[in-house]
Amino acid sequence: MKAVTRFAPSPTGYIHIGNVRSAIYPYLLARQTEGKMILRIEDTDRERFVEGATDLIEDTLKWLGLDWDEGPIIGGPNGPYFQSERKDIYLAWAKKLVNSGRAYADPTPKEQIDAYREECNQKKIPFLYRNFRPENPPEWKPGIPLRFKAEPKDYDWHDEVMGDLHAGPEALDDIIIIKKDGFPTYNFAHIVDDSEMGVTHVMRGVEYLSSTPNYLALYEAFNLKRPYFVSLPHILGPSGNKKLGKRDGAKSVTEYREDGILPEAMLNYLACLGWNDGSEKEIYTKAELIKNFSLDRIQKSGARYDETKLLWLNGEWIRKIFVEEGVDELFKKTTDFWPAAAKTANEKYQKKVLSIIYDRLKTLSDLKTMTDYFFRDPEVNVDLIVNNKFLKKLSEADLENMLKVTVKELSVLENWNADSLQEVFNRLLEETGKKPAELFSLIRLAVSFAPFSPALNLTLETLGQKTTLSRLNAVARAI
RNA sequence: GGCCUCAUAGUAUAAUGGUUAGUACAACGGGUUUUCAUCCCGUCAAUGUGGGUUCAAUUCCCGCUGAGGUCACCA
Repeated sequence: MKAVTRFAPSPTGYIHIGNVRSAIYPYLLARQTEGKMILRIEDTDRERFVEGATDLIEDTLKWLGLDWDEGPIIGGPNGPYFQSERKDIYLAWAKKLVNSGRAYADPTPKEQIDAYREECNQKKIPFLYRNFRPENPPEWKPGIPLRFKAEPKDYDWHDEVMGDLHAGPEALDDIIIIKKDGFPTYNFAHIVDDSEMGVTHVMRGVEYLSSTPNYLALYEAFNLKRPYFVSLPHILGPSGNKKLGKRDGAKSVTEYREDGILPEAMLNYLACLGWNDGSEKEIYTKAELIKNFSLDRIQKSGARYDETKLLWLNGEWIRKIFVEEGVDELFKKTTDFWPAAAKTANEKYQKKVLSIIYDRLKTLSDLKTMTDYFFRDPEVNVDLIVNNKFLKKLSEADLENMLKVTVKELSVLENWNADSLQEVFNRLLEETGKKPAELFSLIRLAVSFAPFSPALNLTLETLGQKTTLSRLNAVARAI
């Protein structure tokens, strides 16, 4: 069956990792079944509307590689895709309910409703508005909220994730479907839109589970076929068990882009947080996710967001891209992450650096701190050498001599490459009688003054003979 | 408080009415001529609790506990 799914966010700000999964799963299902993915902007709450949020949403989806078939800018046969532009449609549907006696205008002031609620709380009985229906509702006209008239009864339904569900009449109430300002509520609008747009699978967070009976009543009142319901469990914060939200500091998805996380890794991580295909596979490409995805293997319980695992996965992806697609492909993704000093370097040299450092990267932004010395001379810091755990036992004369011998050997080396450098190192070890840890630490620090670096022969090969020798000499002078 | 949902190591998960309860991340230890990382090897670590059904329960049923959601003119 071709699934028509949708991602229907409110333009209230950025998309964070706590809610982007309700875009990923609908996408995977739509692509797997060769159906359609719709982007719909639910902007009926004018109070919370944030300018530019729609762009943010689209940007996030594009970055993750999630494309859609119908939506605000690209349009489609069932537009418009901003709910605020669909007012007439909702009003027409609402009138049907008014005409069939299933909706009534409710002039009751907010204070009065609050009083009813308070009364119930005090009596410790559930607050159901249908017990307080106004006796003679006026004719419905703009400025008066419209309520659905519930018919309390039992409902049974099936959820693709949660299984068979049931709710009693106490779950049914007279929900507001059109607000005072003439805009529909989510509860009403999404049903109208999903129906008009031909959505087959309603995929959303579990928080809508408890209102589903009211939705079922609405489908019934309109004589609509029920869609498939897919309730997605929440992503929880790392420490507490709370649903991950902006208030808990949930970062926007695109913030991770700036932190050097690859979209492939992010998609992989989020898709597999709360879903697996039953195998022991950990790394999934988008194509593999589309192929293997299935609704019945979505977890029922919420999963904690664990950034450590995301970082690990990102490292895996960096290596995967390098190994499978080559340095050029990886390089394309690193553009924004090089240190300032690399700006003037040529591309070939940058790629050379990338190819010896890539397996140490957890994020692309590690490039900034890890490769600086490849692009400019580091500041000579003798303390770093003198206090090094392998070198502090050696005398200054020792260090000086080691440097001298090294410079001598390296300056006459004719074929400056990794293999011949390794031969020189082996010869130097014999000549000086020092341990590898001592000689190599000294040379490594002298050319980089970095806490870590790639294999020594590769590092020197990349830096080149001239730079290597000038740095070694600079250190020899300083000691 | 009412209603609804969920429950395997620290985390994400696999599996089965009978297994030494598997895998990955993390942690810890070890190996690869320095470091950091990769890679490899190893260690630690789980079926929330109490009943019931059964020859046998982590798996099926019930209570409890714990966690989450919802009870808006927000979505």
